[in-house]
Amino acid sequence: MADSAHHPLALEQFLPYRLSIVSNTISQAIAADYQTRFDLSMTEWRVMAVLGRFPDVSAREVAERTAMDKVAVSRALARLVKSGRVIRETHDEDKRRSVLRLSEAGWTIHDEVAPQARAHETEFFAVLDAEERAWLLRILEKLSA
Amino acid sequence: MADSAHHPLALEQFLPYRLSIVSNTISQAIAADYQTRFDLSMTEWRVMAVLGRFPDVSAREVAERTAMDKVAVSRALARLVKSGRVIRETHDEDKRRSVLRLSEAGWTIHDEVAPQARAHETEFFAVLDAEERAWLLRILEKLSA
DNA sequence: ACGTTATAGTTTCACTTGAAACCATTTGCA
DNA sequence: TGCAAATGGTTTCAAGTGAAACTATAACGT
Repeated sequence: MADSAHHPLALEQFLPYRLSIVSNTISQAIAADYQTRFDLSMTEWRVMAVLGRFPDVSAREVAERTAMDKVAVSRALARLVKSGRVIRETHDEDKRRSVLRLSEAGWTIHDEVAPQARAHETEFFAVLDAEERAWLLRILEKLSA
Repeated sequence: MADSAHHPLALEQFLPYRLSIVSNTISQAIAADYQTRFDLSMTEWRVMAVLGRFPDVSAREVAERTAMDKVAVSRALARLVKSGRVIRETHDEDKRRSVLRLSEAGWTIHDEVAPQARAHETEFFAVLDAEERAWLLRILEKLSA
């Protein structure tokens, strides 16, 4: 069969693929920091970030806000509670639900990691000018819908 | 400790996070297709796409072009060779290297999946107008550097 | 030529992950 | 009330993953 009969996919120009490369590269670079410094996985950090912003939510709500599945959240929480970074209580009116918030130790880590994450964000997107950043925001907005 | 002392990260506005959500959503939607129809993992498909475009390369070059690590490539290739979708020979002048290409069966699958992948790409990015797509390309280009 | 170093690729091991099954509690409704 | 369905969360199981060790071959420097 002649090659000319085929239409190979130009992976290197394929948008979903390029998006995933860029995204993974950036995420991993950021994660590398707190993974080694705080023995904190990316999923754990995401959970902590949500709890920093929305204290006293349930595990389900954490899952929703992180776009992670509930199994991942359950495991991240188990580790975070065990290491004393998150406090888990039971909801007064619904004993199935947990009520989650950062402990003092959790806040300490949060307050070190959050500015670093923001600094990384700034650094990565510094190659873009203001106009490009604005477009990127707008584009991500549309793609998420 | 008063909450006002902290500066929680607004995950939902954090660019690396939003990028990863969009990227994963798109990749998984595309993968869902060929996973069930052809029992083909995303890594396997990526390897096949590279071999469609660059026949007779080595495993190392596949790894480079897919941005996957060599272990993942090795395993994907093992499965693809076993299922008769990829032909593996040994390089004439360097017996360490393999020389890889799609078999007839491999091409058949390739020629079904590739247009579907392109269709998905078109569909996803249809929410963007031409100007936005141009910006996105340019932005990804810069972020990859 | 010969030993060191580098490279291609595979295997092993410990860890992560998601789907499905599961348990406990609550809700909806006959 | 009482029982089926829904919900919050955890556990189990099978598969996927990367780092490091390993095998085989080639390249390099003396």
